[in-house]
Amino acid sequence: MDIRWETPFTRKAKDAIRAIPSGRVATYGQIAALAGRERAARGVAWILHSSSDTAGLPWHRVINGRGAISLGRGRGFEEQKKRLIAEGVEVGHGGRVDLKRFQWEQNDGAAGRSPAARKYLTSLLKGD
DNA sequence: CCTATGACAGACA
DNA sequence: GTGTCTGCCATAG
Repeated sequence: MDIRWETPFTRKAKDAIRAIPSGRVATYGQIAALAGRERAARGVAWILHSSSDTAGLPWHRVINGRGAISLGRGRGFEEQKKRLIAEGVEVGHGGRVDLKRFQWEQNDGAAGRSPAARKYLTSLLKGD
C-alpha cells in the first residue's frame, strides 16, 4: 500500500513531523493534534507505515505515547534506534526514550536539540 | 455504503 | 510493571 494523494490531514501531519527538531521526539498523538485531529494517532501511524517514500521525513523522531519505538525488531526498530542515538536521543532497553527529557515541546521555546540530547551527544563523541 | 487494517492511546485488571 | 479491551481515525478495497 502507498499514499497516492495528499489530503489536508496527511499534508499537515507531514509538516508537523518535519518540524520536529533533531534530538527531540514527538508522539503519534502529538503529531495528530498538530495536524488538527487530536485523536487521529492511528491515522498518523498509517501515513508512516504506508509511505514508501519517507525520504526527507524525520520519521524516526515519532514514537508512541508510552515513550517507546513502535516498530518491531527486524521491521525498522534497529534503524530508528540508530538514527535517534545519532542525534543524541538516549534509547534504552526495548526502545525506551525518556519523554520528560526528549519530547518536543512546541511551546516553552524549547526549540532545537534538547539539553539532554546535547549532553548525551557530547559524551558519545568523546567516546563514552 | 460497508469492511478491513494499522509504527495509536487510554482505561483497567 | 504487563496483558487485554475498547474507542478512535484515515485510508484502501
